[in-house]
Amino acid sequence: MSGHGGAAARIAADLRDAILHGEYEPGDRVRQEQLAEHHGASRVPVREALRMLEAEGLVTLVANTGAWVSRLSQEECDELYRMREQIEPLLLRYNVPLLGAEVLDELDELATRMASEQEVEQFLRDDRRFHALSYGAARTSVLGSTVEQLWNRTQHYRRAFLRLSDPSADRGIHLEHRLLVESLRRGDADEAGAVLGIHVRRTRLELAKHPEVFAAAR
Amino acid sequence: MSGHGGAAARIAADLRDAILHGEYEPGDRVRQEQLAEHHGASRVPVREALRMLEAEGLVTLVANTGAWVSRLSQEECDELYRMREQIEPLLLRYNVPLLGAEVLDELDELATRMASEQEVEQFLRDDRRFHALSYGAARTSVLGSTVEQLWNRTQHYRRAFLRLSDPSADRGIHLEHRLLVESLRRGDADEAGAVLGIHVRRTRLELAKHPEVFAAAR
DNA sequence: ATGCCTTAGATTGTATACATAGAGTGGTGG
DNA sequence: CCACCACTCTATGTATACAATCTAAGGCAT
Repeated sequence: MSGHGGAAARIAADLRDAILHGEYEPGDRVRQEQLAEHHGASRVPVREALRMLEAEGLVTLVANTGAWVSRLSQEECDELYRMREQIEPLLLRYNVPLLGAEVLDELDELATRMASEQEVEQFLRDDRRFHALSYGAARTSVLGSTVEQLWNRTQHYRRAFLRLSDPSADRGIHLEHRLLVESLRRGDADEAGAVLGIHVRRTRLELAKHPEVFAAAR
Repeated sequence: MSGHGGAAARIAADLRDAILHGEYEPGDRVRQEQLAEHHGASRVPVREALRMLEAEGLVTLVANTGAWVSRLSQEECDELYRMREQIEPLLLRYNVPLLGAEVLDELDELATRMASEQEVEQFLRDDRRFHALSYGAARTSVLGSTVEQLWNRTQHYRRAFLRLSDPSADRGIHLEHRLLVESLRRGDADEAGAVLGIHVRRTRLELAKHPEVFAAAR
């Protein structure tokens, strides 16, 4: 059965999306046979998909025992945010000269919409699109994929944090988004990088105020 | 056949070491059956190992076609070094308070030995051990494993660069190592981080002077 | 001679079958 | 009542067999 070439990649992509969309939670067990059946495939490509997601940090495999959706301690999440703080301004600088008028306009739109967004899921999508857009379409670079992985690994905890309160409540976030777009419009890479660094840093500190997000359930 | 649980992990570790030791070069093809036979296993765990190394950036897989040892363009290598420049000082800061007298002494030893080392392979080992040691034994942190992957992906090009000239020729490297150890001895995290950043940056610039290292052979 | 199509070989991709280690269960002795 | 052990069952790990795809060589027409 199965179409052409790449069941493993397809399963990995689906499982990755499912985890990022919150259909799984950290600590949830991932059973090979169940996944295989769900995709109409055997366990062989499922195992390959799990190895891929393991290397991305989304899944944790224990030999002869099983696979679980990765859980982060507060310290690990903090580390990931510190990495983002160092790396994302670097990526942004690469893309400042490449930003066109249409992209800048969409960034404006997204910033405006987020400022009054109530729904967590929509906010998550918009925020992610906002930053991804600012990093350009250059998905090929090793830097871009590293940043994407940092976002993926912390996605669940961002969602859990946002659920604690109204996403539009924190005015600082929206102010920073505005400042960022403005710097980008002027093509000021230094200032844009600085604002972004502050933005990520503040997010990290806000997250640190809510250790209950990292409480081990089940 | 095969012992207990973990042929895939063992094969991945072996292949990773082989690539890092230079037994393979970027662009070399990796055949599944050949690897399987070499390890007395079937192709199933081999494929899992390849997926793992693919996610680490050491191997490039093309569907229905094959696997090759990853090759970096000069631009990609430059990106990886810029990431190192941002991230490694961060990791170092984590470990400054944890450094004991024995470790500092070994760092001194390594710095001394490297300053007069002629052999490329020995220099590579010592340099890597020097920095890994300064980052402490904390292999568990997500930051530590990220840094390790950055080193792994650029290892081949470091070797190729060193082969162009006497490793002990560049006095700047050894001076920076000395300065680093001295800062660490004083427990001055800020200065140590700054020196390390400069160290990585200078290495990147030196590497940029030798584009022939990235010339696509075969 | 050159370019394209056909075909044979090799290599990858996946399903199935079997081997093996873990987790839980019931029973027994203390 | 609790700790411990044998056993069963479930899920994982791997080898084998088969299907699909890519590559390269050779023939044919232009």
